[in-house]
Amino acid sequence: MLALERHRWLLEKVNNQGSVRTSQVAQALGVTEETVRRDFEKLATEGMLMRSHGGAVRLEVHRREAPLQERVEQNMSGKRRIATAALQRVKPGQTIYFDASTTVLQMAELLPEMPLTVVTNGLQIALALAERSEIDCVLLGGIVRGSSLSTGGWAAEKALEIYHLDTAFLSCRGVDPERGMSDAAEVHARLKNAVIERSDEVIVLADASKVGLASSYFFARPGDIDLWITDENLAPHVAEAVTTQGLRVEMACEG
Amino acid sequence: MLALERHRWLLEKVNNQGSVRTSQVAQALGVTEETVRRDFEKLATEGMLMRSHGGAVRLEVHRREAPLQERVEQNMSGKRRIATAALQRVKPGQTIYFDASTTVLQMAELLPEMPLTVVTNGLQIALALAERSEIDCVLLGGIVRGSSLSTGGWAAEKALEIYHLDTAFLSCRGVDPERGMSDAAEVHARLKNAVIERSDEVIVLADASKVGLASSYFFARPGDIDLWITDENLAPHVAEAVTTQGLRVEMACEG
DNA sequence: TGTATTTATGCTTGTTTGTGCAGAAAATTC
DNA sequence: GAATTTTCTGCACAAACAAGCATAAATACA
Repeated sequence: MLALERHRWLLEKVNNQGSVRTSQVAQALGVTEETVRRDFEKLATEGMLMRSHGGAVRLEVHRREAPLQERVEQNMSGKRRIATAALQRVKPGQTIYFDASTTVLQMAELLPEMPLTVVTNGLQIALALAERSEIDCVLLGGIVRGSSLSTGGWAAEKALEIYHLDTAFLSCRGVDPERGMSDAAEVHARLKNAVIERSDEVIVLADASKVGLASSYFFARPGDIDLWITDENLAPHVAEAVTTQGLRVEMACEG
Repeated sequence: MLALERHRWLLEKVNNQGSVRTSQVAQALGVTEETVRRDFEKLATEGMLMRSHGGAVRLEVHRREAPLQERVEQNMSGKRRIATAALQRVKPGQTIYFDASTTVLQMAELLPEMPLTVVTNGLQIALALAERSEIDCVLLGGIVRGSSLSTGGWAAEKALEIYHLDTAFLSCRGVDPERGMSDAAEVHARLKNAVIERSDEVIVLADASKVGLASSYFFARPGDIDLWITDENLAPHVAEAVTTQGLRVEMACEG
């Protein structure tokens, strides 16, 4: 396994489950702990994770203090632009789906007041929308996943059956021009798949850094998605490639 | 669990509920009190919290001003005593139900680490339990109610059908010695009723101030409940009255 | 193509860190 | 003021780490 692969695997793991231990990773990847430590060190200096004695933990974006300055900056660097662009697709009276991800959470927080029914599997999204008077928020039940603060599993898929969705806003872990969108966990992928089946329109929100990454579980081919909203860093040849696969691309630019 | 994770967990907890006790944390995280104390010390020198004999308290700056938060804080000691007493009824391996209320939320936060399946309709309870490694948390889906941050409605009742519950921990708005337990909203009352039907044991948590209050919707007669845990302010004649109705009463006292 | 150099990894050694235990000291409670 | 709880202190031990060195693969270069 190549170093870069290892780094990606590692980041994926740590972001997924919050923390990893050096020994655990070493065993899982079949390398020594020294190597893992060096990987940790590198990723830590790059600001991709945080070291701790015995392993590494993911960065806490959930900072309690100083939400203003820091968040605004972080948001402006892509996710917020994507979220803002996606908001244009929401029309009053619709029933829409929000999946559990930071980008979509942005969307929920920026959502203007209008009559809407929002179906979601994200606890934080539900919390963000709970107090909105004009918005009916429906949370899909199921097993709660701590890493993403979302629900999933059979119960969630089952609960979805009674809804018809006008538009679904989804995120993903990886975008591959040929194979489509993938996610790290089976439960997530399955639920997204079920959502796509019940939606008139499916919009994927994913910044350009997701391109080329392929997680374990593919939930949609490019043709299954109606629109992919990304940022201006998307390489032209990738845009072209997915377009020929029947997937429209929109780049969210400044302003 | 890595040290840094522990620190984060700890800060979250202390900022959330104002204070934590060393012994609680040690039990909840499965480490000794020495370790917790060292964590406290470290965080205190970093200016993240303030030490106190027996535990740690949050800095005043961290106060958040949500109306729900205030409700959480009011009558804290009484609620916490009730919650602590109720915790004695939880045994490893059980499937239990937590309804959405501040008293039960206390319980969830104080819950020691043990293998459990927790079914709930409370978003905050799900959030509190999401990161616990030994606890499987199942959130009932449905329409999200902003006032109580809970789910309810047909979907929630339907979702409940596949579970069998060993013990249900419920709260209520009003306790009437003759007519039983009542709640202010129909959806809540209906769900509680459904929970009672599927539980081997039903325990109600309600401080003495609830006595005499009668909200619009009754969900249980005194005989439907196995145990009512309340505080020491309960008038003796009330205790006697409900006992003759077949409802056992436990008063949670200091310690 | 052959050699030199860089890079990545593993191994060994000694060091540091984190954690638990036990007993003494301090604080709190009744 | 005695009893209980909490904290402090020193110590022990295992886990994790850092540093240096060796090796092999990849890369660069003549």
